[in-house]
Amino acid sequence: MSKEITFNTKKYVEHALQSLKDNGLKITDPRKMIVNLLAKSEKALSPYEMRDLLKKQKIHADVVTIYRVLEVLEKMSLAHKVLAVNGYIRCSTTEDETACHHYLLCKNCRKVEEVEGENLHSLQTKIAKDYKFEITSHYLEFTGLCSECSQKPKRK
Amino acid sequence: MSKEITFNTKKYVEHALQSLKDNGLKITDPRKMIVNLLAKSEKALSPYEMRDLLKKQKIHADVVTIYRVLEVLEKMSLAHKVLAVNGYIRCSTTEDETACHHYLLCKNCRKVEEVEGENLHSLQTKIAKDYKFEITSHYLEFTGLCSECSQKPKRK
DNA sequence: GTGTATGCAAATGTTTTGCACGTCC
DNA sequence: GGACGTGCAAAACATTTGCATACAC
Repeated sequence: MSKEITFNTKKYVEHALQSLKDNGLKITDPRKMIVNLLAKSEKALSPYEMRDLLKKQKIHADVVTIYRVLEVLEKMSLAHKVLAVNGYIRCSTTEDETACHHYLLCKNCRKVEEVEGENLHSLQTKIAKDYKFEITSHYLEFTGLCSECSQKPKRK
Repeated sequence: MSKEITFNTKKYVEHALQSLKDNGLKITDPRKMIVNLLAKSEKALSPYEMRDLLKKQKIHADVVTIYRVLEVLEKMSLAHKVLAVNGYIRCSTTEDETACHHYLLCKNCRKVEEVEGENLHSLQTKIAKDYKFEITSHYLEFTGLCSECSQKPKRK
């Protein structure tokens, strides 16, 4: 049974910073800022959008730096690149490491929801067997309209 | 039960050209060339790779044109953009229009196999209900090693 | 103090747009 | 002949790399 993943902003930020420390990486201002942006955003943000959001807060961060920070966060499963759009969304900090997460992308408001993965294990096993294909990862995105936008699809 | 999708090159080319005609589009050299490339390739090809492959055959095609042709083919479900890599693969010409197809991307040889979709209907229905999310399309890619590459993973 | 991370500059790569010309039907 | 498609130029956008400096630890 899938259930809503409730996201705890504070917990995410703490978890992210701790993860950086645990991996011997430094807690720098750009890293803190980007973690905070991801924590607060419901939408996938591109590196340039992040820079612009920071600029509004009178904070300067170079796009190159943002790219590099996101690369680090992605490796640590703290950020997820949404392929269908050019943007990153935070990963939920779940206890269950084996759970696979999937994404719902609203094509109207660009909000990205992460859903507890109905697991695809049986499908993966079948594919591995039928096609002799060794699956190392999978990527599943659903595109459509979120609950808010499907109620008022005409509005922006 | 998933089964191997056997791909018929000739049938694909015929189907593609007929589809162009049926939609009132012209059969031009660049369109023919790209349809042929897609028909023959097991790997996802980027617009630039296509241009280079054509160049080897002493055929000049502008990258801009290739982009535009691919846009048309994608709309007609003749080509599929593989998001995980910058490339396009042909779509199989299946009789069953309702079947959803998924892709296996080999990270070693970059081959893309299309698999008969174990349908995700039950999963989609559940998500629609649980999240009140109106799904219009989905995107599923598996990454891993194809049968050949998993046998000799060290080689290129 | 040391090594990592950042900022800047610039190269590289990708995609889109406008417009004049060519060609398919 | 007319509309659609292509090629070229160039703009716009996205990503990567090298290197000198700054700063977290």
